[in-house]
Amino acid sequence: MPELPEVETIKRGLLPHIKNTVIKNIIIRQPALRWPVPSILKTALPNSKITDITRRGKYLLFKIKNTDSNNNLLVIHLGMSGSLRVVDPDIPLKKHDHVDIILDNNKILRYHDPRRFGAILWIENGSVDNHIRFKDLGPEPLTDNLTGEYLFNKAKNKKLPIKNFIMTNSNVVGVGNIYATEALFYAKINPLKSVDLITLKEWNKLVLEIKKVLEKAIECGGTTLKDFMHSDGKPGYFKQQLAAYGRADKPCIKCHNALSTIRQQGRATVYCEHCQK
DNA sequence: CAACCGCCCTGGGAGC
DNA sequence: TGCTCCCAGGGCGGTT
Repeated sequence: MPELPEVETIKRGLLPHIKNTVIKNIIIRQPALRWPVPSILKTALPNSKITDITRRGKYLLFKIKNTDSNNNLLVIHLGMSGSLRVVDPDIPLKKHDHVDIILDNNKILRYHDPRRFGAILWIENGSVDNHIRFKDLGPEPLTDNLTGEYLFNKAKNKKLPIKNFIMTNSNVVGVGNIYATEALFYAKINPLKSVDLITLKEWNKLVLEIKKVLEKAIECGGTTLKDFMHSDGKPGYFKQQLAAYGRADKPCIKCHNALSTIRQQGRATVYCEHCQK
């Protein structure tokens, strides 16, 4: 399940294989992802050049340049189980290989997604900022736009558990269940605590821990879970470093009491009742 | 409006 | 061995 560090890792892994290649063709075998894969891609993409890949939250943005317009974006979200691989043409298709983007360097950018929670979007001659999927997104966590003060102000007069708050995209992007769980553990904040009770000092600490845990995961090449592989097929190495996520009933690494599990908005939350207040 | 909840989807693991 | 049930969970859309 790619979260922000995995998406960033995929972006970095893809760039050297993809940048400045020309798309020869696109094959859409299964258009039914979260939203239908736009069929216009079949005419829009061929003979266009991929000039760059950037990221907004968990969305990968492929800059596409053709003769008519310089500002097209191919947007790919990997959802829960999506992956992108750069493969040779003789690599046999696997089940759930839904889309192939055939490049002029004799490689294929292959989209694979068993659960089909991912999405492929097309933004023609425009930027992401005004797009319906992007205009309400909160700041990027690894930039100076995310500060404790920003979250403190954003949370004023709201009443909801802090974990739900930091996992909401309009507050801050890219903090999914794994890293929300980890950051709250390191910040020693109880995931159930309502945001209106969090002090500015606690917000500052939490923001610091969010940035630290995301940066560390990127350094490690993303967390390896069932569905995540690097774009070159090698797994990441972060999972063994998780302190709370996936460690229900195991001893807290700080106080050695057993970690607790609860469910919040249908997601598992693991935390230490002793350390997280 | 804020907050909440159900739903989309498939594979894998547990239990019987 | 095969069946059923549950879980993974981001993000949307409907309801309270």
